[in-house]
Amino acid sequence: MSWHERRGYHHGNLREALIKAALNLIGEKGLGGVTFAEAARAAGVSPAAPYRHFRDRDALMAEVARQGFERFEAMLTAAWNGGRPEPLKAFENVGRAYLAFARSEPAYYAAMFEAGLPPDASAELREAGERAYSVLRTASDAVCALLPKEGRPPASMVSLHVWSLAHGVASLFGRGDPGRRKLPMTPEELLEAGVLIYLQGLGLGESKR
Amino acid sequence: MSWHERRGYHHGNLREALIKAALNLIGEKGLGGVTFAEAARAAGVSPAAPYRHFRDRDALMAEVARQGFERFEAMLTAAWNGGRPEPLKAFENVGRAYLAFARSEPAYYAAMFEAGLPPDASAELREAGERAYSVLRTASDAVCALLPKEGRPPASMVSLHVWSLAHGVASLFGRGDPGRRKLPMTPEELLEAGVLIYLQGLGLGESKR
DNA sequence: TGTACATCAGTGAACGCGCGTTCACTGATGTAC
DNA sequence: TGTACATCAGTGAACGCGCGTTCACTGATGTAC
Repeated sequence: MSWHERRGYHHGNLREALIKAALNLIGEKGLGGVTFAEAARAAGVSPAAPYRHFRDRDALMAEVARQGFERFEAMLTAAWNGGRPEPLKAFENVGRAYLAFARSEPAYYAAMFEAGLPPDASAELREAGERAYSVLRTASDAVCALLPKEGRPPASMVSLHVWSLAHGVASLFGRGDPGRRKLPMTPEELLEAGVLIYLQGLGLGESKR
Repeated sequence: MSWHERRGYHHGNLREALIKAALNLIGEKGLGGVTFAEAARAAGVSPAAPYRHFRDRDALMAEVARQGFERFEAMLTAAWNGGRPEPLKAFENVGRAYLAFARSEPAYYAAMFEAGLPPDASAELREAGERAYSVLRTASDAVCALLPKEGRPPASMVSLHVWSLAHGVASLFGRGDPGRRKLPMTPEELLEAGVLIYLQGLGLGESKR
């Protein structure tokens, strides 16, 4: 709580402090536990103070989600790494990064995908989501380019398939929730195997069978 | 509102009425909008009445989710239809039924998968979820049995892949939410294409390529 | 068939609580000159 | 370098509201005999 230390009348960085407080609250009490009043309390500030920075609770959540998408995009971009060392390998790395994000940042993930925010709650939110998706789209383009031109599936569809699979695995099994369904393997292995089978279905088998 | 008509001191079927009220509230205001007091109001009953039937809000939601899983199981079972006329065809029907449920019963779907209920909130809930999953599992067993014995993937994994893909598509694109991401195709087509590619990756291509 | 009684489902009034929101305010910061 | 002033971020007190929960109660139902 170094963002709480000694301060005078002005907080100095209340906006960021509220976002952090919201993330902690999501972690502790779930999405429904995020309240303007409690975020203010966590930041050590009066209940009226947040209004200087956010119109209402939803605006705060939208900002949390936007930041989440930015971090998400950064992780996916790093994993893709321009398609190196090799598109297929890099593609799988993107999948792993997707799960790693859901696992290591469950609060962000919840705000991004489960808060029920209209995606156009703010233009910034929509654009951040779009940029994150575009990483997946770029990767799919590169992978599709490996396929023979005839019968090549649209890369947009491939990217949506992988996104759906990754999101499904993450939602159903990917968070640390105890009491979640037991798996005979890790979510990472499950997703990786799924992507491999899918890519083989596209004709990109590593001729392993 | 025929479940509201004329009644005397006793409601007669308050338990079911509260469940219906909860479903309506989910539809109107989202999961967070479900409140004991408001469900009572919708059922035309005093705020203390629900306590005769449910310990608290979570118990009510768990019962909604349980009923949802039962309907879900029934739909999936009907779609599978014992693997007729042919396992692969029936398997695809199960996928379509999954999406159809998410689309036609979004309130149930939300209670089942997004309410953040611990799956063992009640034994009945857990078991209902298990039974629904087992339909998918049965279908996957049958499909895997079509594969040559060597290198055959475990059916448990296949069922989890399909479940994840279906859940991902349903969560991201499958509900009627306006403002949801635009798709170049319907969710049903997206899922069907994904399952087909996946099955081809398993070696079950209909030799179409 | 009737009567007494136990059981049960719903009442309504009350309470404490936390949240959202507004308001005139005040302390701090920065800037013009 | 100093001073006056505008701007801005946070205060704290107040309010109305709806929710959860408890309580002694009462009207209806069913059952024993």
